[in-house]
Amino acid sequence: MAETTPQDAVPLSESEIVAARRAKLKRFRDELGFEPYGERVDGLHALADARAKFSEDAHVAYDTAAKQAKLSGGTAADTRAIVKVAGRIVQHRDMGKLVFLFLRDSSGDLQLSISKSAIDANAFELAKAADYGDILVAEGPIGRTQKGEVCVWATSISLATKSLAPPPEKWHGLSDPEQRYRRRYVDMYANPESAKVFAMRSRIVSRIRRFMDARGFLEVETPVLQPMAGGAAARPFTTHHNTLDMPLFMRIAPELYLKRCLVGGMGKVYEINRNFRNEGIDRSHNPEFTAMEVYQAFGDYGTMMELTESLVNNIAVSMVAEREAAGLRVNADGPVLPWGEMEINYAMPFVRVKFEELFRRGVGVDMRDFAAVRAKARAIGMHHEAKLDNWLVVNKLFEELAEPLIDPLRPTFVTDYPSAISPLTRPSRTDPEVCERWDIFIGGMEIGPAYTELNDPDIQLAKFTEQLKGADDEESTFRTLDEDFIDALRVGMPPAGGLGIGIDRLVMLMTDSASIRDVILFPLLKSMSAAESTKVEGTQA
RNA sequence: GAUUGCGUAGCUCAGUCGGUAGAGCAGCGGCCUUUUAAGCCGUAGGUCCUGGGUUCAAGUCCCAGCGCAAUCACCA
Repeated sequence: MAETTPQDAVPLSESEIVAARRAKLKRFRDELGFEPYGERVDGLHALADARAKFSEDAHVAYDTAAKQAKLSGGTAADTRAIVKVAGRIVQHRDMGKLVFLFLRDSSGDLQLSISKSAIDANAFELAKAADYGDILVAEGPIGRTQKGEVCVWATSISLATKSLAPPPEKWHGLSDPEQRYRRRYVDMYANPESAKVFAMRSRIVSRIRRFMDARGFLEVETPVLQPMAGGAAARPFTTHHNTLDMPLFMRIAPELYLKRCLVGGMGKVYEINRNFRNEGIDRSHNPEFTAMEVYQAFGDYGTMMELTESLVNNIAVSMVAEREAAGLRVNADGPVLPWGEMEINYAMPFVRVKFEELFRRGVGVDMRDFAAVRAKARAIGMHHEAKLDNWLVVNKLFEELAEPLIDPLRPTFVTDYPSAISPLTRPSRTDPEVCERWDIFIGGMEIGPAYTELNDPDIQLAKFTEQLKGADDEESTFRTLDEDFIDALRVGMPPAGGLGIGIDRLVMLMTDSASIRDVILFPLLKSMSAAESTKVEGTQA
């Protein structure tokens, strides 16, 4: 136990519900002989597996035999499968000498039927008194009830864990989003669809790894604690190492380390990386988020485009298969997944459109005709247009008038951004005003960019230096020149393609989740503890 | 950061014109060997987010704050 905490300082006034549960815990232990916090159990069947062992023939044969046995006084032959299961109680109905309850595990729900005549007296008392939320272990034949519900007819039960906390409502579950995020452990058992999203996320990440591994990429792990937070333009979290007495930053991107791997000779690397950005929070931004960065020596942004298209298509196809296996409606037209009101079609090839072309369609003028561009900007009433650089006006117009033209229902690569708004990207050899970069948009969200990476150390140094000049005082505290990275480039990095994909956002799309908080197990919320400890102090004073 | 909405029993939610707090589930007690969201009967349960204000009277109106959500902005 920890030393005195604010919570210990004042006795917690437990609700009547908790008091009743504690009383039951004591009764189970002292009167009925069931240890409320049990031990290892071997040979368990998942509830879905147990259900699958149900045989109507065996059930009918036993039922008939049991009726005859009752008349003749003999014993009924029983060929029903015996299963051992465990799960959390999510429904409980006490019918007197017969108790029905539903157990839930990660595979689903299964009814447990406990007949007073089939089990010892203490176990029957346990079944009657068990609470919503308790975890039970039960053994018995798998059969069904008169109403047709497949169930385990328990011949023995024991308590695995007594739950003391008041449970959520058994039909509506936990629906307040704040409670679902703060008490995810309750959300996950009370709302099975929530738990399903996280299981799907796990399978998606596995599939991404298999895909990358099959293509010969090495998964590597690079520093999260960095002396300089580089590789992206974002505010980092700061921390400190005591023994080294050294300021450190949580990484905002693994890019500069992964490129060092290329210098070292790893030709194809990726990292599924947690990044930390000290910025705003909304439906598609969490302060810590997972991305995958990929670098391939001797590739370019086109290589990354093919890879991304195959990967996203592959995941989408597997999700369609999952939906089909789960009995959900699937679209015969191909890999189509619902996302909110949308139906997104992940069929290859994805849409490819050049920035310049989309600009012309959306804005109606040539992006290189700055007079026309500025006239258009004034025409739509853009603020401070005169103060902005030509290319910044282009960028603003693009965001306002061209991006909305991207079909949210089709994954779309927007390619060849203007060099002026992508300072760290390699200009195209044939047309230096644009650069070898694309962004992929799906469902109106930006999922990630890719680049033909810059590997000329002199140009890289010049661009870094230029970027530092633009930094204000606050920025300069975390924007420092990574000289070691420049040294690495001087050693020589092969030409390469690089890619970053937002895994959380991809999972949102694949699982039909509206908010990034629905695909992050424990999203960051404002702490309640500050307010509570203030309250405690106030009470004591 | 701005705007809007929400915050009432453990959970899900009502609460009229400002008149002093309601339901269902969960809980507790009783009955019952076939329930399926909730078997039947009974019973108990409240910091109405917090703090001020207006009023004879505030869950309700006003102000400030806290938390959550949505939209926008910012950031990518």
